[in-house]
Amino acid sequence: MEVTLPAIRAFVAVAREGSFGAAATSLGVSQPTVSAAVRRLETVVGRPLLVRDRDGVRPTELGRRLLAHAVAVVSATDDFETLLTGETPELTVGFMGEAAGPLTSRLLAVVRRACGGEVRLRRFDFDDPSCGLLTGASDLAVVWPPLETGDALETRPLRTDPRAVAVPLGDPLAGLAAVGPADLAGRVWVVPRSRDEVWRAFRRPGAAGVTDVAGEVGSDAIEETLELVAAGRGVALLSEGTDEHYARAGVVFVPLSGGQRCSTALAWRRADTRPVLTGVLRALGAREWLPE
Amino acid sequence: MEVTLPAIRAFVAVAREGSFGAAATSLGVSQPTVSAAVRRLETVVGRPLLVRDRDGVRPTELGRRLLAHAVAVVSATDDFETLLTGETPELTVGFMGEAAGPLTSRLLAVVRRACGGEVRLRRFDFDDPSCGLLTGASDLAVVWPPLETGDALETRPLRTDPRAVAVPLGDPLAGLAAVGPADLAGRVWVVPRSRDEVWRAFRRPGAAGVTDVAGEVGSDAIEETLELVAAGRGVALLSEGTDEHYARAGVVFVPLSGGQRCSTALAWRRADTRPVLTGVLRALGAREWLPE
DNA sequence: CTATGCCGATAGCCGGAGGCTATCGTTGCG
DNA sequence: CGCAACGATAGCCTCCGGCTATCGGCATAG
Repeated sequence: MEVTLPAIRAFVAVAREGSFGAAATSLGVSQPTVSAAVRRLETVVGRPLLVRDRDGVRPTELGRRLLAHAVAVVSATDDFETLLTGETPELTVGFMGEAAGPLTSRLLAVVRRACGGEVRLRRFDFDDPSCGLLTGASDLAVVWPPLETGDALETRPLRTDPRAVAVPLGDPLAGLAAVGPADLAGRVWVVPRSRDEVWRAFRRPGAAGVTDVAGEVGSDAIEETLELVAAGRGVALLSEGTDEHYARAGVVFVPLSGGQRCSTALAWRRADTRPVLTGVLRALGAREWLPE
Repeated sequence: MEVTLPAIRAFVAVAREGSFGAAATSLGVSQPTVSAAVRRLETVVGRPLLVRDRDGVRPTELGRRLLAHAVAVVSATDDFETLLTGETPELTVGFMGEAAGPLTSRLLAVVRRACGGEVRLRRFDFDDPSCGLLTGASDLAVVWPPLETGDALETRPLRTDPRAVAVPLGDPLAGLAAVGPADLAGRVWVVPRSRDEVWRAFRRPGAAGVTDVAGEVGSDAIEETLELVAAGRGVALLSEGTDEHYARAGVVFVPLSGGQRCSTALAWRRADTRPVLTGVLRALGAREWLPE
């Protein structure tokens, strides 16, 4: 039994679409093919990766841990094939993190319809807050403001979530309904290594700022952050929306008091005036595609 | 015709080993299997990726461009499979760049023999000068000193190469036998984005320092650096050894006068005292395996 | 000049991955 | 109760990716 590329693709697609059928459509193959691919993968592991129950399919704890790496494989392969065949995708969409979830899949559906040509998906970690927009690695991205990019990029808000603090299971804070600066004093924090505007603002005195920080641990990706939190290495400043897609046993999200919210936004290069992009942006302007 | 994982693996192995037979051995498959895999890949592209001539196999211009991405695919897949099967590799060896060449393959052979268990290869870009040693992503690495890591890492020199400047074909400097600071005044430089100790030293007045710099362009990887140089976006400070494995049409390497050399070194965590590592280091102590 | 060996390509074979269509079992809902 | 949705199963075909055996080109040794 072998771990093959189509099987990994199928796994990622199912996790993203939340359905075997939808995954099959998005991959351009039949539904039984997707079922078989995922089953093969699960046979290799010996444990289930996806839970099929009423109301869709969700990854298991193990599946969620594997997902980020699976996306990396698919992304690297797509890159390779693009160079190999010389076909440049019409549009590349960048996402922070693994980009699994309803927002991603809905947005992609709209983009694919509006674009016509091939649309590529690319994952980015904390090391590039612009999700490849500045380097040209992507043309359109779902980013987490604020971005310190001057006026090179244009953004349009998509959604906002309450801020939350991720703490390990069993932490004294884990049971609270909400936490404030006083509760967070003397903590070690897991901090995005290369993206600390939000963090710096958080440490500023006043408002919800927490100044009593015992230490910082760097992290390059969401998954790593949650691993570190679960391991008790520190707590992290995230959003409640993160919990939806990255929920992980051993990590509890506690809302931050004070009503602070953090946003997710669409971004693109102001200088990019290609009809492809403007067309897609127009299609995305109608907000019906947004989940909820 | 499909781009499959084993085909990419075969391509990478042949490029690294410089021979179909050796690649087959290192992959644990037969030689015809490797031949067929590479041929399939070349059929997809429509152009040759590897040149077979007397004295070994070398990638073509196109092959070299694809190699870095192919390595990324293999690396991501290995990561994924490691998590999937739960088998942790005995030892992970980190390399800066694509790590194709005799040094890599010889070193790996010695490590594999001395280690016994599974040995993983992992590529790193400029964003991590320690090649994953500090984060635990690797246990042993081929790095480019100097490293600003305090005394966390121990290093052992492997080889030194003359420094050279990469300039685009057709540049006035391209024909010279050697260049000095005076020749390099007023240039735009392509600089590793996150690894500029060497660069800063280079800009210091005196010695071979060049102070008259017109601008800087950031780069995250060797391949990107050479792309930028070939495109005329700037010139880059590299080593003559780089030319051996990354030779690229459109880029000429001109030696730097003054006899400056840059070194390649083996590095590991000082705190890592596992028998696996010490055994491998002892095996690598006998220098017979070094190329040339 | 021939013999020998090295190395990659070719031929012919087989098992399994991965695709399809058709159909069944469950489950939720009108 | 019947229908629709969705995933699993069954049966079939193609081609990838592995093997062994062998051929062809090109060194180098005798």
